[in-house]
Amino acid sequence: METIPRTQYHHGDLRAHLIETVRILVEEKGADGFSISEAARRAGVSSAAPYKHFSDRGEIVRAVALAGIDRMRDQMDAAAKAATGDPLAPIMALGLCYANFARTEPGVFRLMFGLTKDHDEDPELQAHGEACFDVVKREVRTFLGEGPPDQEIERRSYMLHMFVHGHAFLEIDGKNHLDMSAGQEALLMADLARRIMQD
Amino acid sequence: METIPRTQYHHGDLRAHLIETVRILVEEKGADGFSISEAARRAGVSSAAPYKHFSDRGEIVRAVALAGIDRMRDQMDAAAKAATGDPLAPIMALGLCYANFARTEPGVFRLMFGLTKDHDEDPELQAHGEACFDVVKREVRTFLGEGPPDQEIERRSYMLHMFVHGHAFLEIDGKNHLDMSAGQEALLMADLARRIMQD
DNA sequence: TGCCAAAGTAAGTGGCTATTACATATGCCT
DNA sequence: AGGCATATGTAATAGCCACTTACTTTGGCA
Repeated sequence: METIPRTQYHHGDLRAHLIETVRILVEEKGADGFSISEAARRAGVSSAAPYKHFSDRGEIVRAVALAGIDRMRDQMDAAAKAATGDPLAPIMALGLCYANFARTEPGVFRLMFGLTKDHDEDPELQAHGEACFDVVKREVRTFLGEGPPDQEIERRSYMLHMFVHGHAFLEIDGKNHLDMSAGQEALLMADLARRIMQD
Repeated sequence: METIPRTQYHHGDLRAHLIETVRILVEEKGADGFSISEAARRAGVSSAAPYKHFSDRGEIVRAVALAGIDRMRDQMDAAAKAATGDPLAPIMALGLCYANFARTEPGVFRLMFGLTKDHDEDPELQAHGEACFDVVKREVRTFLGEGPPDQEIERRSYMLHMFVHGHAFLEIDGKNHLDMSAGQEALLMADLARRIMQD
């Protein structure tokens, strides 16, 4: 990431560059151990420059989290659509996708959930998170058919979210007591998806 | 919390007092928005005093997290032992206890899981966390009887942990899409406990 | 071409973590 | 009881960070 001082006075697209640099820093130093100053340094601009594009540190963090949510949603959407064979396959694929995202980008994953204070009151984060959940509901609806009411779809989707969300966090916190291989994880997911979707 | 300057030169038990003050600050200002300086100020000591009892900020945070883990373990143990009637009652009680702890002390709950970098490499945190999980395993063993091997107990216990841990975090992050009452939460817990423990 | 808004800089404020050198109290040993 | 080692406090300070202010450079457009 360009630590070299740039030749132009204007950066070009500092805003996007900062978001990407902070994303990398978050993974390198942990969700709490990075600084905007360092991101500016890496981008080759002064420590005041970021504040031309963001009102404060929190707004940068939010932007990184938001980009993460969108990235995860795209991956979930693709994974669900690519899954074939078993009718439960798309739902299992969603769970594995969720856990893999957490393992691949643990720093951003933490940012997406609750690291920033009052993050749950931000309507934009809320809306993009909802778009992720919509993918889950879509697949649950496909699996259960047109019979059950929306309320039941919500309920099953939330059950799926509960366990996969817990699993993702326990994984990146090193608290998965079953230290399992990818194959064993897939089996566990399949077992749980079946238990939740049946009846 | 004693903002009043004290009369004695020595505080008495600054170490314990700091842990308690930081606990309160964490709940007031969020898991990221507090400072050791402010805790020292509230305890009525200089900003250097904490470093006579803790090597660095991280060690204070760890102590707060550790105390939180122990507190939750005690609550879980008591809740499981108090639950009667349905054989699933102790397991449900554990789940509700977990979620209630997260709602009551969201700041400490976040500290207990992953807010501090490298927290998963600390053997003391790991051991005390394991003691919590032992309570779960004990109740799962009681429910399933002596038949199943330890591995199966671990597996069921982890399944329970997955979903209750996810639920706790989604709750405090305002992402429970089913905004439900305590009664509905209990019903959901019962449903999931049954799905996970059956067969 | 000239001017304005956008996007950068340098310097400074105040808060935080942590260290150092020094002050004071406590307990223990004789 | 006296005296010293140690534990526990303070003041002062360094270095980093978030953020602000006043100033400078640049690019686009009337």
